Amino acid sequence: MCAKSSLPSVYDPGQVEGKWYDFWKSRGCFSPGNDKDARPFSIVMPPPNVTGSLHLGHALDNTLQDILTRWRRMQGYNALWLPGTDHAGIATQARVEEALAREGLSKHDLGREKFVERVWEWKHLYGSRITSQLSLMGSSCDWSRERFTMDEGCSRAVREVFVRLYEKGLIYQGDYIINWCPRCHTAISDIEVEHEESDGHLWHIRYPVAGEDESVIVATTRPETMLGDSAVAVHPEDERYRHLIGKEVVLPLMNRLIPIISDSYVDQEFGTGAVKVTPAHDPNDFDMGLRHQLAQIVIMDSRGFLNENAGSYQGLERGEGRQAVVKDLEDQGYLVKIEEHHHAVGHCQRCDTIVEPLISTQWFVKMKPLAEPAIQKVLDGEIRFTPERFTRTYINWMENIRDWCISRQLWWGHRIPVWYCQECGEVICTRTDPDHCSKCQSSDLKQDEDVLDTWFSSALWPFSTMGWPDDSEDMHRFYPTTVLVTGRDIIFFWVARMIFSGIEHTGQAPFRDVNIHGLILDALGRKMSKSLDNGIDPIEVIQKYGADTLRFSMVSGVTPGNDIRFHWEKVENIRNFANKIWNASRFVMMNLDDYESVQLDQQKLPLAERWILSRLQERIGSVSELLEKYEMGEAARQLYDFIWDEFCDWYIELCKPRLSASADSQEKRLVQNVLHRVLTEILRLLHPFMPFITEEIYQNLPGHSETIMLDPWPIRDEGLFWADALEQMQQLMAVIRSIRNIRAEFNVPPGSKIKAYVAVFDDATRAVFEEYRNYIHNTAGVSEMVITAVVEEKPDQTASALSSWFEIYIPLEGLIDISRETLRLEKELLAAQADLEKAEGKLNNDKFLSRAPIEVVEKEKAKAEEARNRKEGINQRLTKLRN
RNA sequence: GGGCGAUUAGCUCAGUUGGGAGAGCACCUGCCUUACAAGCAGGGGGUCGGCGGUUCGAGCCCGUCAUCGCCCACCA
Repeated sequence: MCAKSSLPSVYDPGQVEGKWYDFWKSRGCFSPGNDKDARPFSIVMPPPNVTGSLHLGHALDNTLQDILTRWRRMQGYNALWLPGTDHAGIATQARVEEALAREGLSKHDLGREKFVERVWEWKHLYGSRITSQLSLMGSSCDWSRERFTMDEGCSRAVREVFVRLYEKGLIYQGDYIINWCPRCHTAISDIEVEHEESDGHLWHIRYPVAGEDESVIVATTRPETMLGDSAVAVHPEDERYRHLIGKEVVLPLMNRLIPIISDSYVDQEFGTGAVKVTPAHDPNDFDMGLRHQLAQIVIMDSRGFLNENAGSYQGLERGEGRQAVVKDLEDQGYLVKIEEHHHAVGHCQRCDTIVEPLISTQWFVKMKPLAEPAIQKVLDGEIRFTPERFTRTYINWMENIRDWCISRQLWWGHRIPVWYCQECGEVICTRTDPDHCSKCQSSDLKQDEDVLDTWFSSALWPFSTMGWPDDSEDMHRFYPTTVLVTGRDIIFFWVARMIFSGIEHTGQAPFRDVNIHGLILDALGRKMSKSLDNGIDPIEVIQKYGADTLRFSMVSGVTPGNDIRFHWEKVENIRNFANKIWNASRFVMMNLDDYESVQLDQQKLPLAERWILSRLQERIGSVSELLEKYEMGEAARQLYDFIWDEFCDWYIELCKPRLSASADSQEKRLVQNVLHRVLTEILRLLHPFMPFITEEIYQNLPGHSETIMLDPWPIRDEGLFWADALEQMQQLMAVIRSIRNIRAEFNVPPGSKIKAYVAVFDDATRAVFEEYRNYIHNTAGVSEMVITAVVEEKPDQTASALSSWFEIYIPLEGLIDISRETLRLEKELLAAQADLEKAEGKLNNDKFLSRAPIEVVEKEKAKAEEARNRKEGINQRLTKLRN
């Protein structure tokens, strides 16, 4: 069917990738099948930021998911990979605000409604970028089920969940200390604060005790907060201060009287042992304030400027305020000293602004009741983390979890479904928008201004996308999902929250397995980030090298859960691998002109064929097992080695002479069939990793089906496995390598054929060598070979190679250099001697003989025997040379 | 202050039930051998971070130390 020699010798992914993606999509290959008996397999894609663009981390994440999905689909599962995007509240709002700023506008100029409309426009404009990028990567996700966290269905799920939790008392509103980002202008949750170590100062400030000559010196890292102090605290057992407890100090600059209290929270060792207490601006002080009924004095506004409670400092930005406070303290003699101090400062995850702890009215989710079952399910093994070590990460975090601040002072997001009656103050939380107060019937209702944390909706993703809270068909078919694949950076943000949400609202863990992968780092091992500008666009990699190459480079040889450095050199290596496959396939196709299919398992196959088929069975087994264990990196590496080393470098080379015009026609047919069979199976095994090139080649092979994508995944066939073929081939390969080595060592010109004497001591092995002597002729450049049982004649001017079961002599008249050959043999003698000593050392150890397994002892005996024979042979040879 | 990961060839990294130290790149030698020079054949190079322990046997298991990285943490 094909004279394929016209195919170009360099694979060009740009020519084929788009074609096949459209082909699959138009045929509905990405949607799960409807086979009633087939098992379900489902993954929900971690939704990328809808207005963002994909980075290499997404490339890794999606490649892993696609590998699993394509593999299970080929195995006959009803496989669903559900794609979608996230509205990404803070990030998206910030970008639209930036765009507005370039027009000289702020969101307030537009007003809430117009602004949100504007964000939707932005979403429609950029939302398709993600899907096109995913398509370019070859992602076989079901676009007909694509979802968005703010679409109607997901929003309904959010509403339902909020109301349920509210009704159960698991959502509450209250004034607590939270993390405030003055730039994003919103509260953020604890995990959205990133602590960065930095060099700061410890200011020691003297607070005069009222009516006494004494002073108390406090130490602080944030002197400006003293304006809101409502006490000074010391440890109850601290002898230095015991007499002052109950007295008051005069707060410098503010001239307020504040009490000296005792609290065992205070560490006597740190600083001066006396701590200023600012309940409104420090979490610890907040707690202490509650214990001692202290005033909560908020001194800062939402933009981080000092407010009316800061007295004369009102209007200063917090940094300026600090300078002013320090200067005045110094001028007025209250500043005792300034120490260098290294400590961690909280920064906003989104914008890196220093976070301000302050008291604010916010909504929270009560975590303890949700966390307990979420821990238990994991402990019970109903959810399994791979790699296993992430279980502990998860459990530790869950056990120490604090209530989740879910309200955000943003406009883009799910609005909190709570209304306040302006008449009677009733708080109303319902599934449908209320039009009157349930208590006083007033229609003067006002909805809460805040929106929910983006992660609140992401937490519901595995079931909100499946139609929940309806009793939908997809919920029945695909929930709980099979596996969640994601980076270890969002275990807390997302994985943990999906787990407790799934359990709470559906009664089931949302997935069976959690497969955690590492992060993609740059070549220097740094995290890719915008500020470093070291990010690499996966599309750039695709344009230069193709999607298959990108995918395979992301996963091959990667250890589960560990970070991966990105190197263009590796990408090039994989590109070469793709080209290798391409050319090997070209070779196969060029030799299938007169291809006729035969039943392989009913043939007497030559050794090379039995060998490659056996190796193929082993690979089918191991790759399948590795995928079961989510070890995609090792699976990819094994395929690489098998295809390049064994299929290309050995098997195809052994095929060549047997495909020529002069070859035996029956053997040729068998070779053609095995080539076709092995290549087809290789393509199937490789398809989940490299979908495009495998389809392109497959479609050019005789006897192909509609698409390789829906072909069955190979299963190990014992009828095509011969253990003895593996051993026999290994022996032939060893001899071939030895002869090649001698040729290279003595610079035998590549074109010149040589004569070889091969003594094979074992009768059965010798028979194999006789039968397949042409393998040696063809691959080692041997024109004449004498195979014997013992070494008979030992011609002069020969090079030799020796082992326990064979000896090779190669006459090299004129090429041989006695001194050089002597040197070479002496080196080998040393190696033989070392091997012998090592083996004998073990065998002389009684404990080894008595305690090691019998097969290990036997193996060691064989090694000793082998080394002894080899040594003896080399010695004889050397003696002869020296005479 | 806790926890986790890493430490293997010049570089980047594999090595999963403890019994042979490996790959890619780089390097050296020879080859445009009719699938592929993005290739082929051959070669050099590592006391598997240090020390101790378990074991007949440790890159792999245990302890400890060192260096690097990451995560968590309310000592002002």
